[in-house]
Amino acid sequence: MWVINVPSRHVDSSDDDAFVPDDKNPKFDDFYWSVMLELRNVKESRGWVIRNPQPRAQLKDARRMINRKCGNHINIPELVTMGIALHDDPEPVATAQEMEAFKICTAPEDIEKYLKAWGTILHHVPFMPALMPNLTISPYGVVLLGAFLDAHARFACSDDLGMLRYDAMLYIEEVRLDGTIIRYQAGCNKMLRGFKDLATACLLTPRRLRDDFDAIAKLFCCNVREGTTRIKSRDYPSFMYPEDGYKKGRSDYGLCRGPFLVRCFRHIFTGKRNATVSACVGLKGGPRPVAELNKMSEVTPENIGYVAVLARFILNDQDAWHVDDNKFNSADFYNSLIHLFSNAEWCASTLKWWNEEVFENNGSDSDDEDDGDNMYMRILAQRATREAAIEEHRCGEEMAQRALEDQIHYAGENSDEDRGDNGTSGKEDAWDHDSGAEDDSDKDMQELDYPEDGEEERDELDDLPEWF
DNA sequence: TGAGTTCACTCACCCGCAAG
DNA sequence: CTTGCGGGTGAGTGAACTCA
Repeated sequence: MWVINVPSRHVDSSDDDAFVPDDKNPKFDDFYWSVMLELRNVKESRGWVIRNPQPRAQLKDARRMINRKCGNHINIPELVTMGIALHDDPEPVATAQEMEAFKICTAPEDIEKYLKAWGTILHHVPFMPALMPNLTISPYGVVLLGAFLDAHARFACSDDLGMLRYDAMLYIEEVRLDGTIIRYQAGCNKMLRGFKDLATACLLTPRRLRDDFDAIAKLFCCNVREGTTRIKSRDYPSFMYPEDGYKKGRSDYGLCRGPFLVRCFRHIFTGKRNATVSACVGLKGGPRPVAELNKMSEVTPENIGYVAVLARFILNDQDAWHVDDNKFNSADFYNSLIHLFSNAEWCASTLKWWNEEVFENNGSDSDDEDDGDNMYMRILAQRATREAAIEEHRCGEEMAQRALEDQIHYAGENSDEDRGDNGTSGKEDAWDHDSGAEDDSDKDMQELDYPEDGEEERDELDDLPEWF
């Protein structure tokens, strides 16, 4: 049993850094004082200098960015516990797997995800390493820190969802089907979205099933509502693709480049006013948006995954947020999407496109900028490709085993549709793509390039020596 | 004409409340 | 207790305005 020794709130007023009560934040006053005193204790005992902004603000900022940078399925108290326990551990993954406390999170990729999230906290809270000696011997401090950070998760989630809830509906484009025009009509009533509204249904329909939707949209919606047509977490919806940017034999072509997704991304990261126009156009006052505040200059797969999960929730008719609503598991959706980025070529192509779309960061503004066409870059790219191929091969058997388990799991619900064009729905697709499986669809995929900039890389792959 | 001030706009952040 | 909603607040920014 822990002996919780709550520190006294008395602060010597003679101290230059005496704490000031936060009258505007009474609800978290206990957290505030306790965390501040924890910081103070460390500061006093080790002479650590805490620079502006104040620790409280740094911690809150860090927490708000965890979701945006690492996805919205992080258990914060668990993250804090793990981060502190594994801090400075030379082999954190192995250690975590051996620890009883982390039994529920033993997969290396899960542990690495948490360690990455912890890295985000360390990045935003420079004084955090100085807390480690204290926190490693203070269970109370760990619980407090976790609770404090977790409390602000509600605000972050609520704000981002609230921002998109109505404004995102303005980003839905009209779709013409055989002369009829589909427009968003559900208005402000979220309960009427999803497959009750043709416009949101069009965006939510798995891209591989769009032909069915386009044929008789109302019947398709009816089938989804009645459960005749099932939509799974790894069936990437149409809003993830450009309207005319999908190739049946190459399901990752155009994936993550849907205009609705981009606008939602811009809305959250570069501000509402930049959602439909390029950043820096027509700026008129206002504070800096999230991307600027956090010095984001590049889009990451986690950013895209985070927005994709939010966008999907905004479009559906769910009244409340659930990670798993028995129909759609957002964590599975997110994780499968992030896993697709493990393909180095597709990842580079997609992120380059995103960086140009969001930050106009195409590296061509200056003559000094490297356009990537040099031996150094080629060697790096070739090495990365080889390492990725080796890694994917190593993972192949493990993934195949998982795919088999999934197949068994979905045995009762997977119908004939999955045996056909199911390019976007299962992890076996992504993994087969990466590992070079020998079915026809993958051969097609290897023969096609990604939008815009895949040509050169493909030629280089063709030129690889036999030992590769 | 240029410096200083005011205003409008935008956004991040926070919290009370209601519903489940 | 959790979650979403709506409103309030404070702050940063650029444009418009005022005045010496």
